[in-house]
Amino acid sequence: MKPTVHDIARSAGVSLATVDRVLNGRPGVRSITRERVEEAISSLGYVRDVAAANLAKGRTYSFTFILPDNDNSFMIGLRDEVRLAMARSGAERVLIRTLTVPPFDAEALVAALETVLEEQPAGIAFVAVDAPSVRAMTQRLKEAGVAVVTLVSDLPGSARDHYAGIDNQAAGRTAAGLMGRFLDGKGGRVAVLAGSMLLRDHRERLEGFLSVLAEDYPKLAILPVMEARDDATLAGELVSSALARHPDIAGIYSLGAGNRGLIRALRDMKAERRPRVIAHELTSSARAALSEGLIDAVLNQDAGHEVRSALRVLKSKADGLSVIAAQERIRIDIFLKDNLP
Amino acid sequence: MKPTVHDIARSAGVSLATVDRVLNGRPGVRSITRERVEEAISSLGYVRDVAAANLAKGRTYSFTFILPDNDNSFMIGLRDEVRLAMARSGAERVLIRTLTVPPFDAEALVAALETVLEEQPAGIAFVAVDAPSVRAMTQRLKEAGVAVVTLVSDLPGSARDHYAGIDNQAAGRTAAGLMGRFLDGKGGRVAVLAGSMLLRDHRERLEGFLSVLAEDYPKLAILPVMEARDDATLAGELVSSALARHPDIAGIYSLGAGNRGLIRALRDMKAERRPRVIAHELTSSARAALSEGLIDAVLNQDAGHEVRSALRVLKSKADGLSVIAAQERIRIDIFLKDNLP
DNA sequence: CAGTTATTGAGGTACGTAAATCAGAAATTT
DNA sequence: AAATTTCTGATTTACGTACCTCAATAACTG
Repeated sequence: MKPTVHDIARSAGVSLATVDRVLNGRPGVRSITRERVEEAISSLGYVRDVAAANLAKGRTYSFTFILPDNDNSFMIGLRDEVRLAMARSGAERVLIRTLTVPPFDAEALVAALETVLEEQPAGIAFVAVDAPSVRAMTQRLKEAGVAVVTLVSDLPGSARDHYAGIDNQAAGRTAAGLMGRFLDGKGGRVAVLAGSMLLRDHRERLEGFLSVLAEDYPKLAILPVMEARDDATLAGELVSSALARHPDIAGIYSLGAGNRGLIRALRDMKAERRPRVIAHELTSSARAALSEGLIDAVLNQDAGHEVRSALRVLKSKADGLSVIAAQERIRIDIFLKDNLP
Repeated sequence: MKPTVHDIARSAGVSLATVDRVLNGRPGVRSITRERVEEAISSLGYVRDVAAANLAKGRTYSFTFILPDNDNSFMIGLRDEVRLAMARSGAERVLIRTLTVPPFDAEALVAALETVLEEQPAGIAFVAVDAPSVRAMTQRLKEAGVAVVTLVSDLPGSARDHYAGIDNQAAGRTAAGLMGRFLDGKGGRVAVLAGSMLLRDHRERLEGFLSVLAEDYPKLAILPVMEARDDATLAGELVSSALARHPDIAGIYSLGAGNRGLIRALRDMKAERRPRVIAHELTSSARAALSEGLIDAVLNQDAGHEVRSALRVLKSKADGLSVIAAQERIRIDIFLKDNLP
């Protein structure tokens, strides 16, 4: 049977209280005794029963999610997933609070983090805005002993414990790999539709896309990037006019939100003239366009997985446990109309 | 605070013992009283603290994994993942046993299940062989109250609680969708390399592949399926001779194991004559071929995810809880050289 | 060596639930 | 109405760990 603290006490020839002192790093144990206990622990292969420990502690993990109040489908979906997680969290001893902040606003985010810090939660997950002030705040959170996970958008070089999101550069490269193979032997121009170059994830996707295209598919000409600020109407106009100006557009990579406008523009074209289209995020409109054949491939990040992964990591970090790296890697899903879930 | 059994007892005006009887379906409670208790449960929003319950029960989940002793990379990897899960399982109260059986052998599998049944484990996961005897055995397992999950290969129409594996037909369709787009405008022949048509997953992949190709890409001619029995040497020979006979082969879909032979054959060709290649399972050789550009895309099922998902489901079923469907859907990963993990 | 401090032991209570016993009350049958 | 059966309450122990107190011993200090 699994060894318990009692077994350790017996094996080390000490009392339960001493084992407890060692296990929980409490003072009042000679180093010789401590070593004896630790030896017993490792030789018996003792692992603390986390469930029982938490029961005894009466602990409830309190976590806070800070989410931007963007109104695109992806962020709405993300907030929904957090809400679902909250509903489920009652069963375990987890208490989740959420806070929404204006998007792309570093100062608002810092202010929110400040507020949250005062409540001393066990952990925080937030969609990072890439700014020095946010990095500094993250440092302070860590110093206060709070577990920190960035969600969807990372904060490289900061003190965060973990990033629950996809590798956006790899996503861009993958889009290029697909696009290159789709257009292989045909040539033509490739248009790129982005949200905003101020967003780190958009920049990274673009970077990955351009680098692979330049290196592996030099025959494809790339048009200047269109920035549609994740706005469907603007996106539609930009795409339409680009298609009118350049009849030889063979491929479009839409790396941001606002795909509804793009889809509208595509639907207006004659079917045989339509370019190959790769987009991001499997929203309901993207899904419809995929089935319809307007979009060829959608790269997706599963918001549900991201939220659950963030929670698992927060819990592990709060318990001081290690995480299963392979399990927490958020994958880039590639959907064709043939493998829609 | 979270309500406990004590709160329910007080609120319903009954004793703790009665609450316990209701909660655990024990006899000896009048239906009127039972209703009162249930009302208190739902009005207080009581949820059983599973951790405390398991602690009290002193329960250790015992699960058995039955795995074929195939020696291809995927099965080796699967067995490794089960071993990893066993190593981690000590921390929770889970005891995992494994059993290996000869592959593709329904009777051996049934015999193994029979043995396992006598040990009365809480749950069983096994790689199914599609046979009526296995279906019947599954029925008996369920009747004995054992949670049953099929792993990697399903047993449709059986009594199993869950299937932890990919949708192989969708995988075949996806391969066809990619292949069709890769070869769009070029035409040519497409060769299919399979392991054995006796394997349900291979049949399903082929079916999906052929149906999409026929429907969406009628210009592509499909060569008769080559069966290499998942043997690398044979696969290499088959591919080489097919390429020699048909110089216009533009695409190859390898839907089984034994990719090393295929890769060897590809490496022997002049680079500019190489066809587009889509294969299954991201083994180390497939990964190398992907980076090298010999293979264009690899469809993969993550054995680690499958094992962890199977375990989660077994545990939930053993506890009589529901599972998060979205979390347990095993996805078809698509890897290009650009998004290798 | 007495006095002080640092260790250690012994024991208890608590967390929320399970499971058991036994006595008593209520309902049902005879 | 008595006997029997069915239901319910009260109480206890247990699971594995955390955390507390008090007493006892060991190790240092002056």
